[in-house]
Parts: sequence; C-alpha cells; structure tokens
Amino acid sequence: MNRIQEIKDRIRGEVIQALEKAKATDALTFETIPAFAIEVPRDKNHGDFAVNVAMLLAKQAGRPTREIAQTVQKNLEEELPWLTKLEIAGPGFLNFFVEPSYFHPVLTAILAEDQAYGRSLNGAGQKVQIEFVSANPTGLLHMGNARGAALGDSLGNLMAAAGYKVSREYYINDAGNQVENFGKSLEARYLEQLGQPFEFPEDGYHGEDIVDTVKNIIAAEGDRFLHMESALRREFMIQLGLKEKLANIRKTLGEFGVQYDVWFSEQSLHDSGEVLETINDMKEKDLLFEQDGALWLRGTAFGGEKDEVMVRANGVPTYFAGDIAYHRNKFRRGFDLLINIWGADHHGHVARMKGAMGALGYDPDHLQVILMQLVRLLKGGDIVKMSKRSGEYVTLTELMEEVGRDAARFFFVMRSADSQMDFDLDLAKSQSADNPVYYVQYAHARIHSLLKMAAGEVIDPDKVRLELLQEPAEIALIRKLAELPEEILQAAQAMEPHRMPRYAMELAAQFHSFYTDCRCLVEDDELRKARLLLSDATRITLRNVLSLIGVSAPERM
RNA sequence: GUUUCCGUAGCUCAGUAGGAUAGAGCGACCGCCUCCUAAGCGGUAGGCCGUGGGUUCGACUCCCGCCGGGAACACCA
Repeated sequence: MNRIQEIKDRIRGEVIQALEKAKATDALTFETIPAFAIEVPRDKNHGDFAVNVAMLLAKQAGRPTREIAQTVQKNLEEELPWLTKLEIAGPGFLNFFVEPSYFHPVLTAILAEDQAYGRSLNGAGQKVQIEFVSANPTGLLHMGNARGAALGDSLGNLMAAAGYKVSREYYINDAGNQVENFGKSLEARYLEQLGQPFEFPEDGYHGEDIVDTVKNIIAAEGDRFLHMESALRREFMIQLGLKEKLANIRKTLGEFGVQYDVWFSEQSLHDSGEVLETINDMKEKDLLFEQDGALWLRGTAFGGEKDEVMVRANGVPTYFAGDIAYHRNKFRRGFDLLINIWGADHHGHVARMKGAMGALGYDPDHLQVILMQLVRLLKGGDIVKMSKRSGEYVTLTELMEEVGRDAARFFFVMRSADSQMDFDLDLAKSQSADNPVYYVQYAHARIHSLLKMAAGEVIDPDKVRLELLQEPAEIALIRKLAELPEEILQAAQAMEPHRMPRYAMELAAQFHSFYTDCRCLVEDDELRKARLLLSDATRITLRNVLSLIGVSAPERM
C-alpha cells in the first residue's frame, strides 16, 4: 500500500478539476495548467501536503498568487472527508491537512505485506544490469572497492524492490598489460621463494598479498615451474594467480554480503572474437582510421574529447576496445538499462563509452554511469596514500574486522556517491558504538524484546481498534511508516541508495520517541493491542529497510 | 590549460525536477530510569549555505565569473 502516492494523486486530481472549473466559469484565465508540485513540507505547520500551483499561474493569470489560491480553494469539491483543513499560506501555497486516521490502514497493510512492504511494480519488470566493483584481480579489495560494493549492492536491492529485474555483474579485467605485469611480479616472487636469482619488475605489484599468492601456488604445485621457459612459466603464474585472486575477491565480497549473478571475463571477449568483430563493425561504419600504425576511433565525431586508440601499433587491442565490445555484449543480452558504478578516476571514460554505444546504434541514455568519488583514508590524522602497485592499502577484509560489516555498509551507503569521503579509520573504530547503524538496529532490537514480552498475545489485525492511536508520537510514526514505498521509488528512480539510511534513521527516531511517550504494555486491552500492532509494523518496516542497505536487523543487542 | 565532483553548524554529512523560519548524527551544555532495553528521550547553544554577479513572485538549489580542495586528461586499465 502506497498511501502517500494515493493522496498525492487524489490532490492532483482535485486541483486540476478545480482549475478547469475556475477556467470554465471565467474565475481564472490561463492557457495550460503548469506542472505543479505536491510536496511534503518540512514544517508540520504547513500541513501534510503543499501545492504551489498558484505561484506558477501568477504570470499567466495576471493575478496575485494568494487570490489565485483562493479561487482554487473555492472551486474544490465541497466534501473532501479525508481532509481536516485546507489553508492558504505564505506566498500562496495550498496546504492540505490530511485526516490522521486516513493513514491507519497502512498498519494492517504492512502486517499483511510483511517482507513485501515497500516494494512495488513500478519498474514493470524491466531488465537492469548493474556492474560494480570490477576490481582488477591483481590484488585484494580495498576501501574504494568496498564503497562500490556497498553502493552497487544496495542500488540493486532498491531497483529490485522498485520492480526491476536486476542482474549484478562483475567484469573481470583478466587481459592486457596489467596482467602481464602481474605475471612478472608473480614470477619474481616465485623465484625468490624458491631461492633463485630474480629481478623484480620496475612497476610490479609490491603488495604482500602477491607473496601469499605465490606461497599458495608453491604449496599446491611445488617447484615444477622452475625449470621451464620464462614465458611459459609466466602463463602458468597468471592462470593460477588470477584464479587464486578471484577466489579471494569472491569470498571477500560474499562476506560483505554481495552476491553476483554473473562474473564476466574480459579475456573471453577476446577469445570469442567479439572484440575483433566489434572493431570490424566499427571499421565498416567508418568510425575508425589508421595513423602511426595504430587504429584510431574518431572520438571527436560523437562527443568525445579526442580520438582514441583502439588497436595499438603492435596489433593488440586496447582496454577501451575490449570495453566497447563488453558493453555491446551487455546490450545484446537484452538489458533495458545498464548501470555502471565507476570510480571518479574513470570519469573521462564516460563520454566516450556513451558515444561509442551511440555510434553502434544503441541509446546512450540506456547506459547510466554512477561516478563514485574516491575514498581517502585517514589514519592517525594523516592521509594514507593507497595504491595497489605499492601494496599500501587497507583491505575490505581488514575494514570488516575493524568496524564490522554492518557499520561499514551503513557508513558507505549513507553517503551520496558524489561526495568525496575521508574514512577516518581510528574514528570509525573508536566511534563504533556511536555509529548511526546501532541507533537503527537498537530500535529493531527494542521492538523485538517488547513483542517477546507480550508473547502469547493473539492479535487479529482486522479487529484491532487502530483509531485509538491518536497520540502525536503515534500519528507521526504511522505517517513515517507510510512513506517507505514512496522513499524506495524515489531512491530507485534517482539511483540514490543513500536515501535509505536516512529514512532508516528517521524511522528509528520516530519509534524511539513513541516508545518514550507511549507505554505499550498497558492494562487497557484495546490500546495495548493497537500499540503492539504499531510496534510490529515498525519492526517489519525497519527490517525491510535495513535489508535494502544490506545490514542485519538484530533481535537482541 | 581542458573536463568533472565537492565547498552547508566545532567535526562527518543530508537537503538541489527552484518554495515558506536551512536539517541529522557526533561533539558541547542542561534535564529525564522504583515503569516495556538509557546503545534511549526532551531541551539549549552553534550558520552572511566558499565568494561576486545574473535569471524571478521566490535561489543552498538554475546560469556565468572568481577562490579553495579532489579526480581525469597514455598505443595503462
């Protein structure tokens, strides 16, 4: 049940009807009804819903805004039983005050819908693919990947709740120079471990995890790669190393609560010939040209900053060529919408990828890229330089050990993707008990304990006298509960998962106030049942929101 | 230099399809447990929304300039 939307639709209809009536009777003159807003005012004194149509009509109608508002009011249906009051305020707002009991049925709906409360069919089953994290499998997952994982997974949950068919995908960069470099680094460590002379590559991967990977390889395969040709040895190293790294990434993400539907290999696009096919197709469309022995894309022809190399002079396609083939592959799989979550350091890639898709005949707007600002790590008040090459970074595993999965996810999702965030590790640790996530979880645990105490009490939702819930704290809580479906829709539509933690905190706050103001386990049977039902509805709603964020809803704390 | 994100309370951040007196958490200060979990509640203090213009009934929100910070501008990915 989405009561908020119902009321908005109703108000919209009433206002439009009133305007047309006013126009027909020459009470107002205007050409078209402007797209007016029905918003929930911040200030409760301004009612439940405010309509700004009078201000928007001022110019067309050539009359003072408050006068227009009055005319609208006069032309509204006389009997609107769900309203308690309609005021004209400020510059000409029409403030609608909704009968509080009008929201009460939401409670029984929540109990009936349970896990489904908040969900809708708005996305109409459209297929959406979300690609996120896609970290190079040459190291461990770090803080930045953690942010991407939390955001991507929550966005997936949100879109699914809003009625989209969601597929989560991880693109494995298992081709290209970095993989060669990875192989060289592994080989060097391999030789080192086995006491052989070795030379560590100039810009190799210095992280300790590479050493661990090699140790694992030696444990499983021994020294059988020692006496073979270097090129072949590297191939083995790469194969085994990628496998080990990928397994680790998969395991870590699983521990973080992220499950993917598809793990897509970049190499497979080269093996299947799709990269070449894509390049040939682009050649046929005259999108490419040759220069200095390389094959270039006419980037400037479709919105790009400059031309881009597709195939190097040495005949090897670039990452960009592979990525174009990849995105074409996605479209070919029939997704209606592709969402990529990329680090801000890839922002230069957005325009050219969209441009390339457009050039290949796909709608660039069906590819949405969420640019996530990078995470800086503060330790002891200093910024820690993080780089995979140097091996200096805090891993996702370490983060979970230090602040916990729930806190980490809540923290990452709480911030909008485009805010740069400084993650102060010391603060996160020391504040762990004050982290907002506990505030929300505590509300859930409190309700659980309350319901446990009332165990045995049989409550038939249909027979509960909801009209007994009239205290301001009760009304406010019910009202907040009613907002969930709308919140989910808006967050999904805007692709902004960070709204959910905010809502969770607001809901928890409303519950805590209610809990303090209104005693649940009272003598009065009717009132007790009503309040228990309200508490139970809150429990369900909190749990549903937390699950969208990927945070657990504990029964005890 | 070009592109892009950010600049809001002491700190970390919300709020922007333009709305009324700008919000939350943490921190600070003052109150509240013989009573369902005080990881809670109520209250107080704290702001020229970086800055200067413009657009209009109205700008934290949109446009332009400037200042400050991050990021990207490879035959790397």
